[in-house]
Amino acid sequence: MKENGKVTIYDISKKLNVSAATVSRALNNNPKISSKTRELVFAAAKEMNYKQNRLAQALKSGKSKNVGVIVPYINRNFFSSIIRGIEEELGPHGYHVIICQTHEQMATEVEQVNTLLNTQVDGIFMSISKTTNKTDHFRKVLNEGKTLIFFDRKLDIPGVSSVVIDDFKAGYLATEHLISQGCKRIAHFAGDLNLEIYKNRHDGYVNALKDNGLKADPDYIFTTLSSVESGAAAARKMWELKKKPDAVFSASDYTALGAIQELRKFGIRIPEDFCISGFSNEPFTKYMELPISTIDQTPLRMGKIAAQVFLEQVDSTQKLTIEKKVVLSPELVVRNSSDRSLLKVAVQ
Amino acid sequence: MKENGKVTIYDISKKLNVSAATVSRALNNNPKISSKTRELVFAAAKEMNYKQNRLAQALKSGKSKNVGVIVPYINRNFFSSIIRGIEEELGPHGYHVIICQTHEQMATEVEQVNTLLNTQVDGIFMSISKTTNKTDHFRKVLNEGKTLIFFDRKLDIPGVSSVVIDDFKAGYLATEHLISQGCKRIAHFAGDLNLEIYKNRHDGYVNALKDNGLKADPDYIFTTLSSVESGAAAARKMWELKKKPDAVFSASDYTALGAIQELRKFGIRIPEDFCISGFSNEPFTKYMELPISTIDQTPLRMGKIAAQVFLEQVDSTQKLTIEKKVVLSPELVVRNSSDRSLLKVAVQ
DNA sequence: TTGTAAGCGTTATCAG
DNA sequence: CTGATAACGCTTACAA
Repeated sequence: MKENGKVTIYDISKKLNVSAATVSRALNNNPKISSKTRELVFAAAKEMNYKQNRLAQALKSGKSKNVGVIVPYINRNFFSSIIRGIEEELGPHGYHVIICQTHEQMATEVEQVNTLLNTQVDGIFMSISKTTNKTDHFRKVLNEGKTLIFFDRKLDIPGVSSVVIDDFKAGYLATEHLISQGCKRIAHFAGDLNLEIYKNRHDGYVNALKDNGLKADPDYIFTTLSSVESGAAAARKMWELKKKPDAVFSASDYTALGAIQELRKFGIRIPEDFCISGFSNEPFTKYMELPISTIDQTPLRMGKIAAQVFLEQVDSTQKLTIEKKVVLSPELVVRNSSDRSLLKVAVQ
Repeated sequence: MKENGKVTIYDISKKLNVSAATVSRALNNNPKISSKTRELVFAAAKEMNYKQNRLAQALKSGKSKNVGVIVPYINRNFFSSIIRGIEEELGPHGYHVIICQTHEQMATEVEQVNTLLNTQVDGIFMSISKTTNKTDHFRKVLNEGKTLIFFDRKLDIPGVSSVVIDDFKAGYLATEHLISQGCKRIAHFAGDLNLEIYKNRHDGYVNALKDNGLKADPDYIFTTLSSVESGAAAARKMWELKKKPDAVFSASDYTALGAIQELRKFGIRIPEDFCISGFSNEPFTKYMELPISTIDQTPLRMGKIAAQVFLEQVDSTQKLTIEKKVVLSPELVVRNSSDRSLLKVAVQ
């Protein structure tokens, strides 16, 4: 064994008195090679502890077998689950995943895209940051012939595939559920409405109200950041209204939690007096003493599907870009924070 | 601009009628180059939208500027925070992070190490899986001259640096805290004692008891997995004892949560009748209506320090391997699940 | 200060 | 079926 473990096909070729080309062919299971030579090569390779140098291979082939994933934050359950999905699906195909986070800054996002590109990734998966308002860096990815796939937070760019959930439906489902629990004055803690996902959740909410003969009151809509503090603040503002709501559909689990904590201080009973639903199925929602109803975005599935779309596109022999838009169905998870069915039984 | 964005130094050299070597030198700020040429090259590079091909560079230099991180699970807050710390520290130095998970399987771990090695990473950060009982794959990393760094879950291998927290101290601190709250019969929900970290937490617990004149009762030690269900089961078993404990130091936040849920069913008041402390400062512990006391392992810091150790070693001109063992201090986070100080005031 | 040429480890093309 | 050779894009002795 050589000192530093750098065994190359040349070392094997010397040992076997064949050419490096032959070794390469044998290793790659090229059909036009005698089975004797192949076996000889494999044996020698194993014995000498040969490992292919993926860097050289990548340089030669133009395919690095690396992909980049860019997300706002890596330590959000939603995003880390998506990454896990991508990794599980792509790993068996020999791909590695390089992870970057933008902290919601477009400048960082642009930089990450650039570094990933000169690292020669074969494709980029991304969820755009809140502040992204340009598309030059996305077009550059396409210009370099790399596959670009958006998940969850997307922009509509020709040639770019995307995997998202139906946020409209999610908002609709959650709101309809609150209505079914007897709530009449349903508020909404919205996210940044410039982001498509939050806009859609909002629209789903509004439509569910209308379809059920309820009026959407602008006073009932509060813009929030996705944090406990922001949720608490919104709850306080909400409670200053003359006509107080009897439910809230929150576009984030964190704001839902903040609201619950704040409303409890006011002596409000949940779900008796007030129902609430969050969004994202963050792990903590399940663990609370009052488990929080929420929307599951099935991030693992989202990641796996995004990876499948990538695999389809990256190997496509055709030159034309296929564009695939996948929309997943969200799943409503009903928990105690909005479930009055058990209560009714008790009352009867 | 060329079609596919593949602008090389040759394209620049042709345009400027200089050699590729000159372009390379200019781009790398090699001192022996005239400032005129340098500027010319930079201007042309920008104009032609040239981007260095890191693959070629890596092949030439033997440094890929990629590192691998191997963890049991990526979607545990503790691990994703460490990864974030590594990424934040290494990013500015031009490194990319490739993430792998083992799902606690040694076979997967070995495989991951091998693929990372032939991807030519410059170093590997890892937390070993529960089932790891061989060290061949670690030695291979060292044989290939790559830097290996353990964090949290380590093995003692000559030449390998590690960054861990003082789990003994953590166990000691938590137990001592429970004692300070007046608890006399303190149980322990242990993890797999074959893993150093859990062994140390256990030992810290035992020593704190002894140092405070309490006896460590073997009946009070329950082996658990890190899950809510396992914690609930342990709590049930614990409550079958004649002499019931009045506190538990749990080596996991999940088991602590399971115990709380179960004990509440028995009508136990926490912290009045029973105190409990978890481990890891998982996000949910803070959000509970009864916030759970826990140990913060400062994972972000752990990741950053691991990265710093890597940077020191990877650039070390000396051939000899430096071995650095960093032990961080854990931080006890006291919350309601074990804080009787407020109660006492109320009682007085 | 700049150019020439070799080489990093592979694979593809073209002969034989 | 196998071998020689060029090429992927970059860096770096060695020359000039």
